[in-house]
Amino acid sequence: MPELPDVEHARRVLAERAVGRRIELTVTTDPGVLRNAPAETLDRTLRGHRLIEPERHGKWLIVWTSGPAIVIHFGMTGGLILGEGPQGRHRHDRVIFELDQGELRYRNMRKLGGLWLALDRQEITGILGPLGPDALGLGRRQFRELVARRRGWVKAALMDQRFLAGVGNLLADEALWRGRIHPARRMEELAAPERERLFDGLRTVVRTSVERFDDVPGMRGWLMNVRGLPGAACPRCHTVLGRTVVGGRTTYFCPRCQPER
DNA sequence: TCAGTTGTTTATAT
DNA sequence: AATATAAACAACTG
Repeated sequence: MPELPDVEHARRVLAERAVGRRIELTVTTDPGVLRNAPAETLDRTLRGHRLIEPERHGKWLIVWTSGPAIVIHFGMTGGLILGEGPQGRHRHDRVIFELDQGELRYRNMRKLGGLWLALDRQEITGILGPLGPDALGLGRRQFRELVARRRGWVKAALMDQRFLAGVGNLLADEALWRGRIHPARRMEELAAPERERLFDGLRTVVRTSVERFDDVPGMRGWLMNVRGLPGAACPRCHTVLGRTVVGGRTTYFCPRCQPER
Protein backbone atom coordinates (compact mmCIF):
# COMPACT_ATOMS: atom_id res chain seq x y z
CA MET A 1 0.00 0.00 0.00
CA PRO A 2 2.44 2.76 -0.99
CA GLU A 3 0.36 5.57 0.30
CA LEU A 4 1.02 7.96 3.14
CA PRO A 5 1.51 5.25 5.83
CA ASP A 6 4.27 3.50 3.90
CA VAL A 7 6.14 6.71 3.30
CA GLU A 8 5.74 7.80 6.91
CA HIS A 9 7.02 4.43 8.03
CA ALA A 10 10.09 4.82 5.82
CA ARG A 11 10.62 8.30 7.21
CA ARG A 12 10.51 7.05 10.80
CA VAL A 13 12.92 4.23 10.08
CA LEU A 14 15.36 6.70 8.57
CA ALA A 15 14.93 9.14 11.41
CA GLU A 16 15.58 6.45 14.00
CA ARG A 17 18.31 4.47 12.33
CA ALA A 18 19.98 6.42 9.53
CA VAL A 19 20.32 10.00 10.72
CA GLY A 20 24.00 10.82 11.15
CA ARG A 21 25.21 8.21 8.68
CA ARG A 22 27.53 9.34 5.88
CA ILE A 23 26.94 8.47 2.24
CA GLU A 24 30.15 6.90 0.97
CA LEU A 25 29.00 5.74 -2.44
CA THR A 26 25.80 5.77 -4.49
CA VAL A 27 25.34 2.79 -6.78
CA THR A 28 22.67 3.05 -9.46
CA THR A 29 21.79 -0.35 -10.89
CA ASP A 30 18.90 1.02 -12.98
CA PRO A 31 19.18 4.65 -14.15
CA GLY A 32 15.54 4.45 -15.24
CA VAL A 33 14.45 5.61 -11.79
CA LEU A 34 16.65 8.72 -11.77
CA ARG A 35 14.42 11.59 -12.84
CA ASN A 36 16.57 14.67 -12.94
CA ALA A 37 20.22 13.72 -12.65
CA PRO A 38 22.49 11.08 -14.17
CA ALA A 39 23.92 8.43 -11.86
CA GLU A 40 27.35 10.01 -11.92
CA THR A 41 26.01 13.38 -10.76
CA LEU A 42 23.96 11.75 -8.03
CA ASP A 43 27.01 9.96 -6.66
CA ARG A 44 29.33 12.93 -6.96
CA THR A 45 26.84 15.33 -5.37
CA LEU A 46 25.91 13.14 -2.44
CA ARG A 47 29.20 11.52 -1.61
CA GLY A 48 30.53 12.44 1.81
CA HIS A 49 27.33 14.07 3.06
CA ARG A 50 25.57 12.93 6.20
CA LEU A 51 21.87 12.13 6.46
CA ILE A 52 19.84 14.47 8.62
CA GLU A 53 16.19 14.43 9.72
CA PRO A 54 13.98 13.41 6.76
CA GLU A 55 10.65 15.01 5.91
CA ARG A 56 7.46 13.77 4.32
CA HIS A 57 4.64 15.53 2.50
CA GLY A 58 1.84 13.29 1.31
CA LYS A 59 3.47 10.40 -0.51
CA TRP A 60 6.74 12.25 -1.02
CA LEU A 61 9.80 11.56 1.08
CA ILE A 62 12.54 14.16 1.35
CA VAL A 63 15.80 12.68 2.52
CA TRP A 64 17.88 15.64 3.57
CA THR A 65 21.64 15.48 3.84
CA SER A 66 24.17 17.99 5.11
CA GLY A 67 24.23 19.13 1.48
CA PRO A 68 21.51 18.38 -1.08
CA ALA A 69 18.28 16.42 -0.61
CA ILE A 70 17.11 13.22 -2.24
CA VAL A 71 13.44 13.48 -3.17
CA ILE A 72 11.76 10.09 -3.36
CA HIS A 73 8.44 8.81 -4.62
CA PHE A 74 7.50 5.15 -4.27
CA GLY A 75 4.96 4.93 -7.07
CA MET A 76 2.87 1.80 -6.63
CA THR A 77 5.59 -0.68 -5.80
CA GLY A 78 8.45 1.21 -4.19
CA GLY A 79 10.04 1.31 -0.79
CA LEU A 80 13.24 1.90 1.16
CA ILE A 81 15.21 -0.85 2.79
CA LEU A 82 17.88 -0.25 5.38
CA GLY A 83 20.33 -3.14 5.29
CA GLU A 84 23.45 -3.93 7.25
CA GLY A 85 25.43 -4.64 4.11
CA PRO A 86 25.18 -5.96 0.56
CA GLN A 87 23.60 -9.22 1.69
CA GLY A 88 19.91 -9.36 0.93
CA ARG A 89 20.08 -7.12 -2.12
CA HIS A 90 17.24 -7.65 -4.53
CA ARG A 91 17.03 -7.28 -8.29
CA HIS A 92 14.52 -4.46 -7.85
CA ASP A 93 16.94 -2.45 -5.71
CA ARG A 94 17.48 0.28 -8.30
CA VAL A 95 19.65 2.68 -6.28
CA ILE A 96 21.85 1.77 -3.33
CA PHE A 97 23.35 4.30 -0.95
CA GLU A 98 26.34 2.74 0.74
CA LEU A 99 26.73 4.35 4.15
CA ASP A 100 29.58 4.42 6.61
CA GLN A 101 27.47 1.87 8.46
CA GLY A 102 24.99 -0.25 6.48
CA GLU A 103 23.26 0.72 3.26
CA LEU A 104 20.00 2.25 2.12
CA ARG A 105 18.26 0.75 -0.90
CA TYR A 106 15.55 2.21 -3.11
CA ARG A 107 13.54 -0.78 -4.24
CA ASN A 108 10.90 -0.42 -6.94
CA MET A 109 9.53 -3.20 -9.04
CA ARG A 110 7.44 -1.24 -11.53
CA LYS A 111 9.53 1.92 -11.63
CA LEU A 112 6.62 4.31 -11.34
CA GLY A 113 7.78 7.11 -9.10
CA GLY A 114 11.51 7.56 -8.78
CA LEU A 115 14.25 9.63 -7.30
CA TRP A 116 15.19 13.29 -7.72
CA LEU A 117 18.15 15.31 -6.59
CA ALA A 118 17.38 18.74 -5.13
CA LEU A 119 19.80 21.39 -3.94
CA ASP A 120 17.39 23.54 -1.97
CA ARG A 121 13.81 23.86 -0.80
CA GLN A 122 12.77 25.80 -3.86
CA GLU A 123 13.81 22.94 -6.11
CA ILE A 124 11.88 20.53 -3.94
CA THR A 125 8.74 22.63 -4.26
CA GLY A 126 9.11 22.48 -8.02
CA ILE A 127 9.52 18.71 -8.01
CA LEU A 128 6.57 18.05 -5.72
CA GLY A 129 4.21 20.35 -7.57
CA PRO A 130 1.03 21.74 -6.03
CA LEU A 131 0.02 19.64 -3.03
CA GLY A 132 -2.83 20.02 -0.60
CA PRO A 133 -2.29 19.76 3.15
CA ASP A 134 -0.88 16.51 4.47
CA ALA A 135 -3.57 14.02 5.42
CA LEU A 136 -1.84 13.10 8.68
CA GLY A 137 -2.59 15.74 11.26
CA LEU A 138 -5.16 17.50 9.13
CA GLY A 139 -7.50 19.42 11.40
CA ARG A 140 -11.26 19.29 11.32
CA ARG A 141 -11.66 22.97 10.57
CA GLN A 142 -9.11 22.81 7.81
CA PHE A 143 -10.94 19.85 6.32
CA ARG A 144 -14.23 21.74 6.39
CA GLU A 145 -12.66 24.64 4.52
CA LEU A 146 -11.16 22.29 1.98
CA VAL A 147 -14.45 20.52 1.36
CA ALA A 148 -16.33 23.79 1.04
CA ARG A 149 -14.46 24.73 -2.11
CA ARG A 150 -14.49 21.33 -3.78
CA ARG A 151 -17.09 19.94 -6.17
CA GLY A 152 -17.42 16.58 -7.86
CA TRP A 153 -16.99 13.00 -6.74
CA VAL A 154 -15.91 12.73 -3.17
CA LYS A 155 -13.51 9.86 -3.80
CA ALA A 156 -11.81 11.69 -6.65
CA ALA A 157 -11.25 14.59 -4.28
CA LEU A 158 -9.72 12.41 -1.56
CA MET A 159 -7.26 10.95 -4.05
CA ASP A 160 -6.43 14.31 -5.65
CA GLN A 161 -3.02 15.24 -4.21
CA ARG A 162 -3.70 18.92 -4.86
CA PHE A 163 -6.75 18.66 -2.63
CA LEU A 164 -5.25 16.49 0.10
CA ALA A 165 -1.79 14.94 0.07
CA GLY A 166 -1.19 11.32 0.98
CA VAL A 167 -4.43 9.44 0.33
CA GLY A 168 -4.57 6.86 -2.45
CA ASN A 169 -7.07 4.35 -3.71
CA LEU A 170 -7.10 1.99 -0.74
CA LEU A 171 -7.16 4.62 1.99
CA ALA A 172 -9.84 6.57 0.15
CA ASP A 173 -12.12 3.54 -0.01
CA GLU A 174 -11.41 2.77 3.62
CA ALA A 175 -12.20 6.29 4.81
CA LEU A 176 -15.42 6.41 2.79
CA TRP A 177 -16.49 3.04 4.08
CA ARG A 178 -15.86 4.15 7.66
CA GLY A 179 -17.72 7.38 7.11
CA ARG A 180 -20.55 5.51 5.34
CA ILE A 181 -20.35 7.73 2.29
CA HIS A 182 -20.81 6.36 -1.22
CA PRO A 183 -17.63 7.06 -3.24
CA ALA A 184 -19.54 8.62 -6.12
CA ARG A 185 -21.49 11.08 -4.01
CA ARG A 186 -20.76 14.67 -4.93
CA MET A 187 -18.84 16.72 -2.39
CA GLU A 188 -21.12 19.75 -2.69
CA GLU A 189 -24.15 17.59 -1.95
CA LEU A 190 -22.85 16.13 1.30
CA ALA A 191 -24.80 17.30 4.32
CA ALA A 192 -22.87 18.70 7.26
CA PRO A 193 -23.09 15.49 9.33
CA GLU A 194 -21.85 13.50 6.34
CA ARG A 195 -18.84 15.78 5.99
CA GLU A 196 -18.07 15.24 9.67
CA ARG A 197 -18.35 11.48 9.24
CA LEU A 198 -16.01 11.66 6.30
CA PHE A 199 -13.45 13.55 8.33
CA ASP A 200 -13.77 11.11 11.24
CA GLY A 201 -13.34 8.14 8.92
CA LEU A 202 -10.37 9.71 7.22
CA ARG A 203 -8.66 10.63 10.45
CA THR A 204 -9.12 7.18 11.99
CA VAL A 205 -7.92 5.39 8.88
CA VAL A 206 -4.85 7.55 8.39
CA ARG A 207 -3.83 7.57 12.04
CA THR A 208 -4.39 3.88 12.60
CA SER A 209 -2.65 2.80 9.43
CA VAL A 210 0.38 4.92 10.29
CA GLU A 211 0.64 3.56 13.84
CA ARG A 212 -0.03 -0.04 12.89
CA PHE A 213 1.85 -0.03 9.65
CA ASP A 214 2.75 -3.69 9.79
CA ASP A 215 -0.89 -4.74 9.86
CA VAL A 216 -2.10 -2.63 6.93
CA PRO A 217 -3.56 -4.10 4.87
CA GLY A 218 -4.58 -7.11 6.85
CA MET A 219 -6.30 -5.47 9.76
CA ARG A 220 -9.39 -7.36 10.88
CA GLY A 221 -12.61 -5.46 10.33
CA TRP A 222 -11.14 -3.29 7.62
CA LEU A 223 -12.41 -3.08 4.08
CA MET A 224 -8.84 -3.46 2.84
CA ASN A 225 -8.68 -6.88 4.39
CA VAL A 226 -11.43 -8.29 2.16
CA ARG A 227 -11.50 -6.10 -0.94
CA GLY A 228 -10.86 -8.04 -4.07
CA LEU A 229 -11.66 -11.42 -2.56
CA PRO A 230 -14.36 -13.36 -4.40
CA GLY A 231 -17.75 -12.79 -2.80
CA ALA A 232 -16.26 -10.37 -0.25
CA ALA A 233 -18.74 -9.00 2.27
CA CYS A 234 -18.88 -5.80 4.29
CA PRO A 235 -17.08 -6.39 7.62
CA ARG A 236 -19.83 -4.38 9.35
CA CYS A 237 -23.10 -5.69 7.93
CA HIS A 238 -22.00 -8.64 5.77
CA THR A 239 -23.69 -7.35 2.64
CA VAL A 240 -21.79 -8.40 -0.48
CA LEU A 241 -19.52 -5.52 -1.50
CA GLY A 242 -20.17 -3.47 -4.58
CA ARG A 243 -17.43 -2.75 -7.10
CA THR A 244 -17.24 0.15 -9.49
CA VAL A 245 -14.77 2.64 -10.95
CA VAL A 246 -14.40 6.12 -9.53
CA GLY A 247 -11.65 8.51 -10.44
CA GLY A 248 -10.28 5.87 -12.76
CA ARG A 249 -9.63 3.39 -9.97
CA THR A 250 -11.31 0.18 -8.92
CA THR A 251 -13.54 1.06 -6.00
CA TYR A 252 -15.09 -1.19 -3.37
CA PHE A 253 -17.94 -0.10 -1.16
CA CYS A 254 -20.85 -1.48 0.84
CA PRO A 255 -24.14 -0.88 -0.98
CA ARG A 256 -26.01 -0.98 2.32
CA CYS A 257 -23.71 1.11 4.57
CA GLN A 258 -22.85 3.54 1.77
CA PRO A 259 -26.06 4.23 -0.15
CA GLU A 260 -25.83 6.13 -3.41
CA ARG A 261 -28.29 8.78 -2.26
C1' DT B 1 -3.14 -14.94 -23.40
C1' DC B 2 -5.60 -11.89 -20.63
C1' DA B 3 -6.87 -8.90 -16.87
C1' DG B 4 -5.52 -6.71 -12.94
C1' DT B 5 -2.41 -3.80 -9.63
C1' DT B 6 -1.37 0.34 -3.99
C1' DG B 7 0.52 6.21 -8.33
C1' DT B 8 1.25 10.23 -11.37
C1' DT B 9 1.32 12.79 -15.70
C1' DT B 10 -0.47 14.05 -19.95
C1' DA B 11 -3.86 14.95 -23.22
C1' DT B 12 -8.53 15.51 -24.19
C1' DA B 13 -13.21 16.42 -23.22
C1' DT B 14 -16.88 18.46 -20.62
C1' DA C 1 -11.07 27.40 -14.08
C1' DA C 2 -12.44 22.86 -12.44
C1' DT C 3 -13.51 18.40 -13.07
C1' DA C 4 -13.82 13.76 -15.72
C1' DT C 5 -11.79 10.20 -18.55
C1' DA C 6 -8.39 7.43 -20.74
C1' DA C 7 -3.95 6.31 -21.87
C1' DA C 8 0.75 5.86 -20.83
C1' DC C 9 4.49 4.59 -17.88
C1' DA C 10 6.42 -0.57 -16.31
C1' DA C 11 6.83 -5.18 -14.37
C1' DC C 12 5.02 -8.29 -12.46
C1' DT C 13 0.95 -11.95 -10.64
C1' DG C 14 -2.84 -15.19 -11.22
